[in-house]
Amino acid sequence: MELMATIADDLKLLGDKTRLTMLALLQQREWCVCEFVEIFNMSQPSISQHMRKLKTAHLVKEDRRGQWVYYSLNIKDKPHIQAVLSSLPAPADIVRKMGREESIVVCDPETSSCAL
Amino acid sequence: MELMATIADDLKLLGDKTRLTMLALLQQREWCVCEFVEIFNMSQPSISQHMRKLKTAHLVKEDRRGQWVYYSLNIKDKPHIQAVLSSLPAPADIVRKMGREESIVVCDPETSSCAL
DNA sequence: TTAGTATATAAGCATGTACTTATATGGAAA
DNA sequence: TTTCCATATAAGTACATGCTTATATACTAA
Repeated sequence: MELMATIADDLKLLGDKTRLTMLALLQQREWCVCEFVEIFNMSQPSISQHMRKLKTAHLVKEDRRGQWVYYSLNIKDKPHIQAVLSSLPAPADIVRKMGREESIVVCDPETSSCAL
Repeated sequence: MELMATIADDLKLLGDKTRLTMLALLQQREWCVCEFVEIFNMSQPSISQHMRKLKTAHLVKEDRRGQWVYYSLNIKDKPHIQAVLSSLPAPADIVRKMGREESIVVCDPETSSCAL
């Protein structure tokens, strides 16, 4: 039953508060690394390493646009992950409770800056 | 958002092949430790330690009857766990693939033996 | 090219995990 | 009681995890 092992490995990735929240937020829209750094109030390498794990497990897709890398969900073929994410609070509610009333991070191609 | 942390901690427990399978099997019926020892082909302390984690997280209840301890699911108030378990293969299919065609472990109060 | 920004990777460290073996506890039978 | 069986706990160990700091890479703009 290596299927159970595969599912367990996926769930292990969701067994971290940061990654679980990331996936929850990605249900709403794509996010770039600099936004996650801001909203999670964590170091950039830490965020980057979490995203690498999610990407390696094929739970997210990455899309580089200019100097920014945007991540989006990639769980169409993973009902167990969908099941978990569906049972979580709505992304907007999570964002609301994460310190900022709303995400006001801007990755602006005009000014080429990622700032509040 | 400590709710997310709580859910993540629950999911962390499901992020282990053995515990995930245990919970999947417990959907079908209650199981005693000696049955798990047989079907998982693992040491008794290892099984016992997994059950303690599940019990500490209130994901299972224990019921001692004679010298045996039976465990059953306790996730009525945990929709995220229910969501995961619902997405898994049926318990009978899991058992079928675990080496024995069916569980023929017997915890027999008459002979007071737990054997095949 | 050079400088600046965004992201990724590497290495180190503290902590957590899942097993092992050995031993303790709890209950049933003699 | 003593013995046996089922289960729990303790201690040790190998490995995994999540962070940190430092550095490398990728891209943009001047």
